[in-house]
Amino acid sequence: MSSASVRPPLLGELETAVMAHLWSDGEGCAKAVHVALGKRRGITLNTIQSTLKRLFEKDLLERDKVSHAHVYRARVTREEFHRSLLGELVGALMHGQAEVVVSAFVDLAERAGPEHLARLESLVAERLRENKQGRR
Amino acid sequence: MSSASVRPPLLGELETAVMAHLWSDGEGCAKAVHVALGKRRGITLNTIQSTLKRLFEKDLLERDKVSHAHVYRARVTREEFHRSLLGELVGALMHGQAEVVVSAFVDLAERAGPEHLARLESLVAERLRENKQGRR
DNA sequence: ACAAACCCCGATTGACGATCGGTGTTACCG
DNA sequence: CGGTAACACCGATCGTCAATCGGGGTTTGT
Repeated sequence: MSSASVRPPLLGELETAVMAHLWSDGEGCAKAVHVALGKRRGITLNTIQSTLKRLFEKDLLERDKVSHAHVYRARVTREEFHRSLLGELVGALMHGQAEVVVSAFVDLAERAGPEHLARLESLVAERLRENKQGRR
Repeated sequence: MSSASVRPPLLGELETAVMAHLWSDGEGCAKAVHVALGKRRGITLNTIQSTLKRLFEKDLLERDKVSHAHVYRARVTREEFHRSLLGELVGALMHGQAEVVVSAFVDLAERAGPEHLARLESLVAERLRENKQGRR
């Protein structure tokens, strides 16, 4: 039956930019982030602050109070985040026909470049090998 | 740098249910869909109509005017839709580190069941073989 | 021509993200 | 020790989008 609504915790445009910045620079306070990407966008420091706070409330960022300012830093790595996004979507899709999802992914990998297909193969081979060993 | 905001065209709860129903039953008018899942939810025929229309405007459904009613049917298969959702997300993620995405997927496949891992292997092998042939 | 069966438009409500303004707080400087 | 700059937080607005209806207009069939 069914197939629940697919709604991974996607981020908005600014939120995504902020995360990208923190993943690159490691950490920063509202002002630093604002200088880095708020200026160019012509948005207020306040906007950046709100965004940082929302991200913090979503547990994507953590922060320390240094003096009277908050210094934010990603709580999960970009890899982990991507992994969970993918996991969420794939999980929802798998409820239906896993086959399709798998083959679709192979398609994507190939289209993204043959090197990814090769990489995919070696990773799979590795897993299969590990499985065989683990089972004995 | 960057990585645009990830915003695949996800569907709402009711929209998802309607698509699921049409993918199963093939086609149906507003009333039919309403009987099938509007009743249980205690929502009006109108709500179903609006949803069908929105889905139609998103090009997920097509329709024919039969007598004075519209008969809707999916324009893309469930597989194609899932494929595009996955493609959208993976595409956005790949801009960063494709490696991570690939390995994350292998993880997911494995966790979803060893048969999927095996299936993945055979699909990849097939692609690689075709590539080799196509290149000569 | 009439009534039932439909459709479309417009309005509302409830998330959310983006953006600010205004108002508290806190840290320092002189 | 009082004042100011630098921040943080709260609340409000705006735009988008899904979900829901009500009401008015149109087509069909008898």
